Amino acid sequence: MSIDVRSLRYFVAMVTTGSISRAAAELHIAQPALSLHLKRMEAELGVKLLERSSRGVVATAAGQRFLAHSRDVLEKLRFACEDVREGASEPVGSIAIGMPQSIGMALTPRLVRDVIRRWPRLHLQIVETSTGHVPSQLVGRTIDLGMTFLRDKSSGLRYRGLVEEELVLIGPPPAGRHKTGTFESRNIRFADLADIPLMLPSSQNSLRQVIERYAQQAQVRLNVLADVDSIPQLIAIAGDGLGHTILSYPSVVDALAERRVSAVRLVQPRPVRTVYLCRLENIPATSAMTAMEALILSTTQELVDEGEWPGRLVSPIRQRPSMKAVATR
Amino acid sequence: MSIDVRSLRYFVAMVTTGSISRAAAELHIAQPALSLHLKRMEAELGVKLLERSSRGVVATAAGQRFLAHSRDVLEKLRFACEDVREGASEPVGSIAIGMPQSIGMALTPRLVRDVIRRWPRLHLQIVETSTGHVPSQLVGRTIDLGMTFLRDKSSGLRYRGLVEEELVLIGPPPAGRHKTGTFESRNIRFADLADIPLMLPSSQNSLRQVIERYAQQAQVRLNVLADVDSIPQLIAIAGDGLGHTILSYPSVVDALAERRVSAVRLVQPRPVRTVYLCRLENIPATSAMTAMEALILSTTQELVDEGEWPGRLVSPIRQRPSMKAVATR
DNA sequence: ACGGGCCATAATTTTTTGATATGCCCTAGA
DNA sequence: TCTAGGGCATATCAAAAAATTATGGCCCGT
Repeated sequence: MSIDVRSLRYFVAMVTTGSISRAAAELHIAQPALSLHLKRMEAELGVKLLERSSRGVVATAAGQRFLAHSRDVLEKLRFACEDVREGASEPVGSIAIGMPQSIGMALTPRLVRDVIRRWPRLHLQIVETSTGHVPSQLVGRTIDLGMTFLRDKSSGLRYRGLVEEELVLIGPPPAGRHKTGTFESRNIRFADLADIPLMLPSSQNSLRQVIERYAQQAQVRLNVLADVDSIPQLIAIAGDGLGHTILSYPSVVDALAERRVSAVRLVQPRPVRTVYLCRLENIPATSAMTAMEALILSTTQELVDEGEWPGRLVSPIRQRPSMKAVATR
Repeated sequence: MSIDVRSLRYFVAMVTTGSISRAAAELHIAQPALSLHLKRMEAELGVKLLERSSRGVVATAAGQRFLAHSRDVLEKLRFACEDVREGASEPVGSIAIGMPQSIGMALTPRLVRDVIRRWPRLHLQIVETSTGHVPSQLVGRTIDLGMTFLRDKSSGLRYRGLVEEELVLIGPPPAGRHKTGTFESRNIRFADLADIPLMLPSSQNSLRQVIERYAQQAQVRLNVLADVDSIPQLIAIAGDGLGHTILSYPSVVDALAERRVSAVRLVQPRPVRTVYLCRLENIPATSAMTAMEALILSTTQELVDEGEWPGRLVSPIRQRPSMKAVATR
């Protein structure tokens, strides 16, 4: 039954060399063997794959298509073996992770440290990117894993919630002698934002999209004075009292501690943005991907537990022996 | 050398049945044969794939990963054969095409007609969708081909320009006795749009994005009174003299002919939006996809030549014997 | 017309794959 | 604890598949 990888390899060679004999020479086997393989495949498929002539062979339309498929299958198979072979346990190769600067600040150092320590043969590549680009970069295979703030449903991506970050209203620093790094005592209802002039990231930015979604939900029309696509600048602007802004709490803890700004908690609803770890579904995860996913999950938990990443863990990561599940034996 | 599809099949059976003997029974072969296959694969990969016990076998971590890869490869191979087998030429199976309503109006009837006539066994599925969703639907494999107006670079998609449609300024119908269906005699420079109150689709809409890009390029700040996400409503609004709007010329030819609106040509720059035919790259095109691509291309050319689709062909389709290249023999 | 390159077919050998028989180990149950 | 049964491993042998060698026919260019 069914066609064999060997036949595929042979077929590719026949097409690329444009001749059965030459392919035979290249493959170090006899020419009739190839003729037979070809014949069998054609019989199996019920299609003529190669047009024979006295000057060699050329692919028919079906043959051309089958060539593309063949290469695809061979590539997949090669990759499958490569991914599983080797030190049996140790993730190797390289893996690219797309992250926004804000998250990378906390996460990257630990990831790099742990990868170097545990999987020295894995090349880690951190791609600093806007979360908006993550889906297309995943699709384009520029990155293997990425962080986003929005789930784009029905897009062939698999999301895993990591952390919920609170969104807070940022304004000029407190006048009095507040404790640093805390919220103002009063809260503001989301609906009351209508009265407050805001500076926000532009609607390209997914933070803005999250905010707009809450605004819609609360039926508020936000009073946005200007679009500013830079978190540090937004903080500076808010600090100068030129307007308020809305940012995730982790983005402003430093500025808050240094009393450059003040923060007010928003309620009804209490807005959060969720950080998702994201990868292509439909393709089997490689060893490196599985390992990195687990590492990112556990590192996230560490950071949250230590208070380095002020947020709420989305799914309390079930404490399997963490890496052991990934590293065979 | 290298692992064989047969081994993959056997491996999948062993994992899914959780037992070599049971897999053997299921596959109608003897148990030792499977043991040997497994042994060879493990030797080849240098990894233990299955943990043997007196109660059967379970996949190791590496085995689980290899299982995913195996299924993937088998699936790809099955698909490859299916795509090429059969009547040798005739595209079969089903194919889904994502199209915005505006383009579908002209294109769909002919596509359906031609597909039924030439490839009766091909099931054509037209998915009416906003072009903004096309990329994610392609990635999610909801559709196989789609139309868009924007190339999202670096996203793993392959674009092919079809038609450039002119963007025109739409206003209330002409007072006098103009010839119907033509442009006003005067033109308007893009920069002068600043003075004209506009109704445009919201920035979700890719038409809006195209327009904004031109505005940015011409350094104009558009005076947008309202966002209206419906072409017919925009036409109605513009016709009532409540404001001008900018639409692609093909969207308004009917309204123009019926004198419900007037159109003014924009210049400096002369704005166009390009209609792209789009599919996933990285995966081999199936027979049906190649055939449909060719059909869409030639139908587009027909429509443009006949004036049914008022626009400029992007790449004058090189006139290979059209369908012949697709249908073997 | 002829020589050379190229593919197809046939007969034969080699390699691979599967089957049968059997042994070992682990576990469950008496 | 001893034993029976289920489950995997190994060895040997048989069958099937693949490759080789040998040969023939076709087409093209000289």
